[in-house]
Amino acid sequence: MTQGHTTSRAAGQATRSAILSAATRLFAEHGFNQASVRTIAAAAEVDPALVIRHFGSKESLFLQTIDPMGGELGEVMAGPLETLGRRLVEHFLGKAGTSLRQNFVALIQASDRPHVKDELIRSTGLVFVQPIASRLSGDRPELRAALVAAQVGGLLNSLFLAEDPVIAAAGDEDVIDLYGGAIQHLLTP
Amino acid sequence: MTQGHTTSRAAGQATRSAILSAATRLFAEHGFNQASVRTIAAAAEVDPALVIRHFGSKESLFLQTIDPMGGELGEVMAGPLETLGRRLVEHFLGKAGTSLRQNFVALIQASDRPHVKDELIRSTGLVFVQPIASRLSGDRPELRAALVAAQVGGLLNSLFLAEDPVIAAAGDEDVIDLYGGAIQHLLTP
DNA sequence: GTCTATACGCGGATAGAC
DNA sequence: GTCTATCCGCGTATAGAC
Repeated sequence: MTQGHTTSRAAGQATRSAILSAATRLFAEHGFNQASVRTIAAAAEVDPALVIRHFGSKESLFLQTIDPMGGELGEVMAGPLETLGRRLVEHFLGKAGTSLRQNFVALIQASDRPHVKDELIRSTGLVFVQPIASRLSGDRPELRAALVAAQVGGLLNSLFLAEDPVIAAAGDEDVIDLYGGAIQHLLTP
Repeated sequence: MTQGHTTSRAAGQATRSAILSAATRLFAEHGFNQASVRTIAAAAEVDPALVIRHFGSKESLFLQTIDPMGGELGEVMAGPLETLGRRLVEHFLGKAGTSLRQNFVALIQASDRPHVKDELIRSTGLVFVQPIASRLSGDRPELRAALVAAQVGGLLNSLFLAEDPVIAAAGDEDVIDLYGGAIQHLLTP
């Protein structure tokens, strides 16, 4: 032990995780720009200066709240390739897709920051492009997987970022049929 | 005339249009957040306070620089429906799509502001959904048009906002073939 | 080591003199 | 119509108390 008092370190860890959980919630709910360091500090009931002391910067804190693997897309990917288009749309429309949706929207809106843009590309590659490309046969599997990711991103965009009234008003079944079919066209042409 | 000096009004109009053109360029190049009122004022060679005095707020100025109709998508829409998917992708990949691309990216990144979100929906409806829906036959033309808009938005997203390296590295022809085909699947199923 | 208090510089926005 | 001075909130940094 390099330290006499255990209480200091323990308190520091508690503070740190309080900030992290408040930040995760506020960034997901309000996005990077709207959630301020001072609001996060207030929600965590700590001094604003501690947020910077523990995480270096607001941007760095934000990036640590992003967890692309938290969405458990594994089950969706594991199913038959012939219906993957439908299942992808179905997953993101449903409650299970909430975490991944919020991460994506927050990343997009803050993507004018270089490090955030890098994380957006990294997350997309990890969650979509690589798993999908590895299952594709035929020409240019990686490009087709990246284009599928673009399609999914476009739907999330319209539905949860712009909140397009036409798509929102439609029934889930129709969206799954139509958009899932368009995605499938790139998976099994 | 409610005013004695004609020179004052003329000077005001010149100032106003200098601000507007500087703002249009800077918002398109750097986005809403990165372009500050002070840099816009410097580029227009006017006092920062005048920017607010003439346009009310930075957000209001930004919305006035958005011109979704400036892209002249009319020619693309006018062609045969059977190849519209390809032509849409081709247009946005090329130089002619620059203005519309920049508008879209800027709107997306600032869409956490309610008025910006409204303008994003309005522009999308005006430029994509309405023109496309009016040409579709079959079931649910408006929904299919909105989903086409989502697909196009997803491509713009990946290519010009995230700058996806996989898609950027691919040849235009491949992207036009593959993504254009997926869009076409919603236009003429 | 952890926290509190305080302050710096920059952002958008406003009031009032000219 | 224009400019000067100023305000408030933001992200961030630091000195010093515990």
